[in-house]
Amino acid sequence: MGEQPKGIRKGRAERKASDVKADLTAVVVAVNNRDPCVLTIGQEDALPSGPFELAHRSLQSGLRVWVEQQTGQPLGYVEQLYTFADRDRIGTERVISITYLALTREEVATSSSRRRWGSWYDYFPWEDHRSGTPPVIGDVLRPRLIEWADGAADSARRLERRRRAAVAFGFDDRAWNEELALQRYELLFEARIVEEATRDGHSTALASVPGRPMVADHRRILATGIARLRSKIKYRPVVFELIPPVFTLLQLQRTVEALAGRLINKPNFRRLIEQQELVEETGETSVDTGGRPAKLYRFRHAVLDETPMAGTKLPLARA
Amino acid sequence: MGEQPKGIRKGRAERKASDVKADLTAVVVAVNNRDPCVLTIGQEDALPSGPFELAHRSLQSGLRVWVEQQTGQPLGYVEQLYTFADRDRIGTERVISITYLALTREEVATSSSRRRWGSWYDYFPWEDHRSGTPPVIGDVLRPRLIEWADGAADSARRLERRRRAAVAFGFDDRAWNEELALQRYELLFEARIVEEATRDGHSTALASVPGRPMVADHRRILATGIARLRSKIKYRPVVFELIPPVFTLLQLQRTVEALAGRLINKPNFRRLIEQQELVEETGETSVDTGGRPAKLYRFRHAVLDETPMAGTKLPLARA
DNA sequence: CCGCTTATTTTCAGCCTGAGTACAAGCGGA
DNA sequence: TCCGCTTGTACTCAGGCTGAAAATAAGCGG
Repeated sequence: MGEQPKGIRKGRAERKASDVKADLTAVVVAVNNRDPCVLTIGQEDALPSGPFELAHRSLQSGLRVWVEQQTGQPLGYVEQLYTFADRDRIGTERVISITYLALTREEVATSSSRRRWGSWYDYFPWEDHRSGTPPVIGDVLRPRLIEWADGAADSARRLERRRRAAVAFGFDDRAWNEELALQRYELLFEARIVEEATRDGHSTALASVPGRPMVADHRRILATGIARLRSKIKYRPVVFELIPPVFTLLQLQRTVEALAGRLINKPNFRRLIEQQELVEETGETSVDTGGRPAKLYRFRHAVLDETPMAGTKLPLARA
Repeated sequence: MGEQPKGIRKGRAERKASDVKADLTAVVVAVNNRDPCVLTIGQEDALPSGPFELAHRSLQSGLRVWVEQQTGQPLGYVEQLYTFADRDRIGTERVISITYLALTREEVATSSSRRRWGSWYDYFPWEDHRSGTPPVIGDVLRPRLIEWADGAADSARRLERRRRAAVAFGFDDRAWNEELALQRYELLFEARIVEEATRDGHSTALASVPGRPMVADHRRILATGIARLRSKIKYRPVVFELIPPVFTLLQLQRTVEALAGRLINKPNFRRLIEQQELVEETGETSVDTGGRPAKLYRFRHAVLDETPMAGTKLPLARA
C-alpha cells in the first residue's frame, strides 16, 4: 500500500491546514416490548460518540470502544451509515461525523448509569403508523407544511413544496412510505418545524414543535438510521439481531412492525418467513400469552451462507 | 447547534492527538459505446482525490472542486459511497478516505490531459458476463480459489472457504449475482489472488494476477462503486444520468447491461420501462442503425416527484 | 421482391402478493 | 361443562408481475 498517486497529496506543511477531527457516532437500536429504542447518554439526548484516535484499529473498533465505555453496552451487528461534515463550523475547526447503525438486544444495564433507552417515536411521533396515521400529522404537521409551502416566492415553488410534502407524508391519497423517515425529517427541518432548525438564533422558535429534539444534529443521524434499518429489514435478515435466540412468529412480526412503524398481515408474514426458510422450529411451545400456545422458532444461521441476498421483503399491509 | 453533549468531547489539547487527514475520493462513471468506464489520473491508475479543506463548503463540494481541477470533468449526480480508514498506517498519521460515486456523460476532454477513461472490466475482467461466463473465472480464479480453500487450517474452515467462493462466483450451480462485485474483490484479496494483496513485501507475488491493479486501495473503492451502482439501477432511475437526453430504448438497455455486466430480455425490459412511465416519446425516430428506425425517448423527470422509490428493477435474463 | 437487420407487440404460464376466511387450541368465567 | 375470548395456524383466491418465447412491423441493399 506504499504507493501514492502523484500530484494529489500536498506537502506536509500545507496539509496541516486540512486536518480535521473525526467523530464516531452510533445509533444503537434495540426493540423492547414492541417499541424500537435508541440508546442515549447525558442529560440532554445525545447519541454515544467519541473521537477517532490513533489507538483504534479501525473505525468500527473505535466506535465499539466508545459505546462500551460510555454505556456499557456491547455491540453486535454494526454497519456504517453516513459521513457528515457540514456542521460545527466554528472558527478553523472542522468536525467530520462518521456515523454507524448498531443492532443489539436490550440487556439490563450493568453499571453505567448515564445511559438511557428512548423510544424512536418520542423523537419522531409522526413515524408510528401502527395504529393508523398519528394525529400529529393532520393536526400540526400538515397545516404547518402548507403554511410553509405558501410562503414560497412564486407559484411554481409553492407547488413544488406542496408536492414534496405530499410525497413525504402521504398527503392527497398518496401511500405512506415508511422508508422516507430521513426525507421527512429534513423537510421539517427546512420548513423550520422542528426545534433544531431554529437554533441558529436568527429564526423565531415555533411553539410546541413536535417530537423530542436531540443534541446537535443527532436527531438527523437517528433519522438516517431509522430509514436505513426500515429499508434493510426488507432484504437482509437483520431483525434476528434484535430478538432473543428463541422466539415465536408473532414476536418476530411485532418486532418488524415496531421497526417499520406499520402493521403486517399475519398469515402472509408467516408464509413469507417460512417459504424463505429463515427459521426452524425448536420443537417447544411458548408459555402462555393468553391464547393457544405458539411454536418456538430459532433463526437458521445457514441462510446467511446460502444466498447473500435473502431477506424479509415485508408483506406490508396497506392503510 | 451550539450545545454539545457533556463528557463526550475531550479538551482542546487532548484532541490534538486525534487529528486526522480526510481525503475525498471519487469514482466517476460514464458509459461509452457499451462499456462502463471510470475516470483515472496519473501514470498509474488512480482515482481523482484530494484533501478535504477548510475552504470547502461541504464534503461534496470539496469533491467536485478536486475532480474538476484534476480532470476538467464536471460532475452531475453524486452520492456518498463509504468511509474507509484502515489503511495508510504510516507513523502517527491517519488518513480517512471519504469516497463518492459520481455519474456523468463522457464528454470529450477539454484540456486536462492527465485524465483517462478506463473500462471497468479492465480492472475486473471477471465481472463482465454479457457474453457468458468469462474464461478467466474457470481458467484462473476457480483453481486458485480452490487452492486457497484447501490451504485452510482444518476441514471446517476449508468447507467455509469453498462455500464463500461458490456463493460469490456462482460455482456449483449457484446463480451469478452481479451485485456481489465488492465481496468478490475482497475474497480475491484475502486469497491473495489480486496484486494489491501482495504489496506488503511479506508475501510472494503470484504470476499473472488477473485484472489491472490500481494505486493504494483504489481498486477496492472502485469495486464498492460498481456494487453500489449495480444495486441502485434496480430501484432508482439513475441510468439516465449516463445517457444523452434523447435515446432509443435499446440504447438505454445496452447501458443498463453494460453496468450490470449481464444481458436483459428485450421485450421485458421495454415493458418494465413503459409501465413505470419512466420515459416519453419525443415523436422522432433515430437515424438508422441497420434495421427498422427506433423511436426516440426522453426521461420523464416528473417521475422523480411522483414516487421517490420508482426504479428500474431490471428483468435480468437468467444464465 | 427477397433476405437481412433491428424494432415493437402479443401471448402465456408460473410465481408472488395482498386480502380474506376458516379452523385449532388454550384459558377463564358463567 | 359450555361459551366467549384470545392467540396460533391453515387454506383459498384473484390480480399483478415475471421470465420466456413467438409473432409482427419497418427499414436497407441487392
